[in-house]
Amino acid sequence: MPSKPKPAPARSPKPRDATIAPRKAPRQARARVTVEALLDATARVLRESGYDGLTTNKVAVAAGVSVGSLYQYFPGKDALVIALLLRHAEHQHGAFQRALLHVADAPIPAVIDAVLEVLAAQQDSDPELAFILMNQLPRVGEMGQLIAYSEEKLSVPLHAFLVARRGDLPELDLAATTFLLTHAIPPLLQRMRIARPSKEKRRAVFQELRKMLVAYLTRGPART
Amino acid sequence: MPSKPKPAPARSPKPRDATIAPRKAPRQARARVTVEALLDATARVLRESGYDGLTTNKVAVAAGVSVGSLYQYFPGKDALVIALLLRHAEHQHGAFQRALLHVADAPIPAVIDAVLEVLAAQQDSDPELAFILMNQLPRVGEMGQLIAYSEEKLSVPLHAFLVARRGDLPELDLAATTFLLTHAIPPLLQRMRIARPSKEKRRAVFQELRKMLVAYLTRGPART
DNA sequence: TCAATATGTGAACGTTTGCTCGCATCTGCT
DNA sequence: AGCAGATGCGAGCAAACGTTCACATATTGA
Repeated sequence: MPSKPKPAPARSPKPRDATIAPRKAPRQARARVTVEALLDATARVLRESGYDGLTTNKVAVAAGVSVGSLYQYFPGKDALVIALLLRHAEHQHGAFQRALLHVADAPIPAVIDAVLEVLAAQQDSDPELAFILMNQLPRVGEMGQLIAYSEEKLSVPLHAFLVARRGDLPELDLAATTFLLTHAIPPLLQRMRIARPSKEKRRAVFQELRKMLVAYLTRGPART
Repeated sequence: MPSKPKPAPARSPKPRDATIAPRKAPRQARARVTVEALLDATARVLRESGYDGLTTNKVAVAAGVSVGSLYQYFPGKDALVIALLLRHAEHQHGAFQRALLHVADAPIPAVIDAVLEVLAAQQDSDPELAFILMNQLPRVGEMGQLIAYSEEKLSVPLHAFLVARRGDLPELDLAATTFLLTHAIPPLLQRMRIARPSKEKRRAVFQELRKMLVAYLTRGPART
């Protein structure tokens, strides 16, 4: 317990330029715990209050540490969000890539099933947070670029897969197909979780999505 | 010009509960002008600074009116945003519905072309604002529900169309198809505008999207 | 053992921002 | 013309927020 915290002058006005990079890395184990706690708390606060309701003090309290500690590792709230976003994206990206590798030689419909399953599972794991991270962050400045970058990462393994299986696909502009799939499907799944449809409707939508993808990605007679 | 603006006491603390409904309707013509100016200014500020950078004072200045006037018609910044969102949604919804009616009896691929064109044009008309309105607003509380509601509106005419043309479509769960299309395509188009791809890539993605929709919505041999 | 260093604390401050209120000005109506 | 109500004004307050700093405590390493 602090004995005499003494008034303290407090000088600085308001920089407000908010850098993004972590301030310093934790060296001791307890510091790593603190940093983890801060990220978890950030996630919790984001879920509960959205990006707008995120304040450094709230995060510190939620993490059970003091604001001072927070500022020791993160230069501001955006740095917290970015760190969380990167952690999240890393996870997603890894799982997706593994799933694709796992079905690298399976028939296309089986690939579609597998990939959809993985994506659905990801959405299920923490839908609110995922939604906030993907849709509620300000797309401006450094942060906007980072978000775009983290979204684009999904497209790398997908494009590689499509190129590798080109022979089993109809004639497609693979780059365009990659863009189409990576930018249409994740938002759809997000909305699905947010809308909280009944189990049946959920199943039905998945069914239709599967139909659509199979129709698109499977060789068939040319149509009008 | 006011003669003696007199210090003014200013009592109230900070309600901060921010209601959403407009405070009162303009009765005279100049008031309607003011309200319009406020909404336009809101759009401008949103485009320039994002939702986070939106402040009532900024909006008032941008609209060329005083904050006081703003608060006469809107109880807070969220009310401004909501009003703008509703105006926007109304627009989109109308254009979409008209487009569908216009091609009510055309062959499915022609319908797809027409609808895609309308959607693309909408995205083109004010991409930044559309993006902010759809993706950057806090999805919490009353506002979240309103956003969801305004998104859902697209699905009504689409579902009606699909039901009417059921005979020309493959076997589908039309409700699920509606959900699928209304929640996958608009976000895709939004990302497309944000990513600012080259003209060729843009065309290519549209081409692939069209292929996918035709393959999905057109009768064809059953596949795996 | 004990200094050097890493980590943790929280009160306080300067800004920003939402919002109101006492008035001034304008419009529509009779 | 003249008045009642509608509209417009904008300085200023209070709360909220980000951020810092002087200090306390824990850990490490020699």
